[in-house]
Amino acid sequence: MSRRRVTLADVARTAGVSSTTASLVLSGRGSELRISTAVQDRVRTASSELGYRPNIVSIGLRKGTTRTLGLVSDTVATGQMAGDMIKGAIEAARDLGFMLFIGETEGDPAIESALIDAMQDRQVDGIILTSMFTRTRAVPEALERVPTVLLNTLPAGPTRAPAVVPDEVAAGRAAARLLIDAGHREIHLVGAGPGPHDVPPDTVAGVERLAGILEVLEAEGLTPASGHLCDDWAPPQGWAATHELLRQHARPRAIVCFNDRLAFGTYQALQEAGLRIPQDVSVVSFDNYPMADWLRPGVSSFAIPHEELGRRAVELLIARITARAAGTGDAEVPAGDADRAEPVTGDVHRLPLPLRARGSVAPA
Amino acid sequence: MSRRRVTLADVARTAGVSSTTASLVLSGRGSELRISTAVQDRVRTASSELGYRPNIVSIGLRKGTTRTLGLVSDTVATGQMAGDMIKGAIEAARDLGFMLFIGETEGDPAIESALIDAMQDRQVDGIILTSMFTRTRAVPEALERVPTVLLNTLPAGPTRAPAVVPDEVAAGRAAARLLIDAGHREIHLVGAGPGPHDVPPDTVAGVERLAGILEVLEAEGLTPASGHLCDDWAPPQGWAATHELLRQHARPRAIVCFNDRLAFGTYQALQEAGLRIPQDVSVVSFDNYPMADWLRPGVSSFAIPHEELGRRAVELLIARITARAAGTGDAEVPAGDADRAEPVTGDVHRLPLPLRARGSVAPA
DNA sequence: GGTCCGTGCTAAATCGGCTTAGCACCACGA
DNA sequence: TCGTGGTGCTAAGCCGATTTAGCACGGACC
Repeated sequence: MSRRRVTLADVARTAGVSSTTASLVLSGRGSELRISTAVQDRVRTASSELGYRPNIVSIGLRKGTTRTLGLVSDTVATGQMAGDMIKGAIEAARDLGFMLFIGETEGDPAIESALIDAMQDRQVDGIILTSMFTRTRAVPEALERVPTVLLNTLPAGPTRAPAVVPDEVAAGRAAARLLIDAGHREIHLVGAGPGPHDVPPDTVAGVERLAGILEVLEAEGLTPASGHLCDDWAPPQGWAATHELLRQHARPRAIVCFNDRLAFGTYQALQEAGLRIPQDVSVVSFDNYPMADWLRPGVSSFAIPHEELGRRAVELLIARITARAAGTGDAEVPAGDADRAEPVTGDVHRLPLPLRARGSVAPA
Repeated sequence: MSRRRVTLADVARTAGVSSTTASLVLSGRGSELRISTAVQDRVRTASSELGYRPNIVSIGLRKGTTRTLGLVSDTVATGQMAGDMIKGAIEAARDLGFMLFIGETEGDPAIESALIDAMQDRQVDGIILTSMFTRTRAVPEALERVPTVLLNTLPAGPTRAPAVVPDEVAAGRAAARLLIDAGHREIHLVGAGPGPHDVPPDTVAGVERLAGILEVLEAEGLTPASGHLCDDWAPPQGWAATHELLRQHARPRAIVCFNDRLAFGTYQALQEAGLRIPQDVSVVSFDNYPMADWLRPGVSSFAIPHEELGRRAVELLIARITARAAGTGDAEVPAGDADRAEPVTGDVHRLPLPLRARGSVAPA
């Protein structure tokens, strides 16, 4: 058993033809170029008998394409989100015959730039720039020359890269609508509000969820019964905010928590106060962390479609790559000065957050 | 601004030398091969002025090495584990100048084999085979010819690949020891036990944690006060098992939960029964999920060192790769028949699970 | 004057596939 | 007999680096 890989030359030799012929046959251009069926069969037989697989590195050198994508993330370890988003990306890539490099920058621009270089050195066909919490950022110069897609990230300036993000405004609207449709008119907010600017810094999710909620309330002629800005959206803050809420309003009837971890704290505080969910208080939340299912009763939560986000980003990216390869892509800067920077702002794809209804909401 | 990458030939032309010379200088063999310092300076200046970066694809073709590793996982989305383990792997790879392909098989052998092929096609220098929960499995034939490391996985048969796994037996011992040292003699188990074979199928963690616990109890002349095998280690099962436990023993004093999700259920059941932690009952657990910190009081939990596991696997793999490249590696099958399958079982590296002490354990 | 040697650099092959240009052969018509 | 054109296949260059083999030059020595 040979240690060496089987090369095209081996196949050609076995089939008794030149490697040119073997290449043509195996790339499906045999008939087009009038290679006889007898020879085509010989080549294909030899190829499968030897277990030939083309060396993608070689193709990469010749054609400049490697069927490989790079995913640059700020951090990989933030909760479930990361895993699911990356899972979606990996699956989509695999389905389309691509492999995925994953890199993380820890938020350090120097690492980011080194990472992008390292990926370019390996001739990736495109790059996904992602963040583990939705945010706005500038797209590095180096990426304007490569097919790029932003994932869970909005561009700070003009760029040709499209973005894929969760539709948080719609989710905010839906959350408010859910409680209002259940007959609630007095709605408390835990995590942000009551004013439209009362949000933790740099959280797109905070701004947009709040905007959606306020929009619906306003349409009903309402304002939040109370709002409690939390600097961090974790259980202790949820507990403290709810505790404070209960001090001001002894009997709240409906609470929107800005994420499930806050809701966890809210549950603890409500339980300690002897209030039952949902009989006394309805609670709705966002993110749909696994935890949402573990609480009793489970929290009705709007699920960030992580996997779908990752998948969409890869599909978009590969579509751009193939379009570019076909010459119809946006890479074809209209004849003339190739330097005429013409950064059309890329599309923004917003994916819905479906409601995972559990038992935490009851009619007023 | 040119669209094309800067190549070695560009550097050579700018410096007025041959590309051979440029290559020698930049690879640090200039002095060794008596290139004058003047020329060396010219080359280096040209290189940095042009922003030259070697094309790794080309190097891959020529040398067969790509400074790239592949990580093949059964699934990426299982909880926090995946993220942290992959994070550790990615960081270690980056620190050592490697990039990482990530692929997931969903447990399908066909996908697994396709994935390994796809990585080999891209000339990866080595492969990490990993599972998101510790388990035992056979190593695919195809991997015996590539530097391979098993991560969170034990080999079912003989193989030359080393394995990196958490030291669950030691953690089991430590958990039992923790309670005994606090004065407890009556210890209940939630998740597995009381007999050494009462574990969910295919869980290495279950078998080993239990073995460690029983070993220490036995040394003290004890057996578990009770044991409750759960088919799935999730909160509802933890709740049910604890409920059952309370039916049999009204006032348990110490419980070992086999993971934090079970502990979550145990907390709920104990609270419902009006028992306080740790005043009435001490609880200790494993995994150190983020949740362990959110419960009140936090659960003292033995942390699986995910990040460290991932990091170690990469470091081991790269060490093997460089050893092999240097000719001192195990790849050098002793002269003679290269086929003499000589599968020395690789080393098993067991990493400790440090205790994250919180407030859930009190003296008896 | 010719040979030998050390110095300092380069030509050319190589890795494995794709791709352009073109060759050898045969049949047919003038 | 000689083109002419179609058929079926191949030689050779290329991608961008590494690496082997060796060239040109000048000085020392016999």
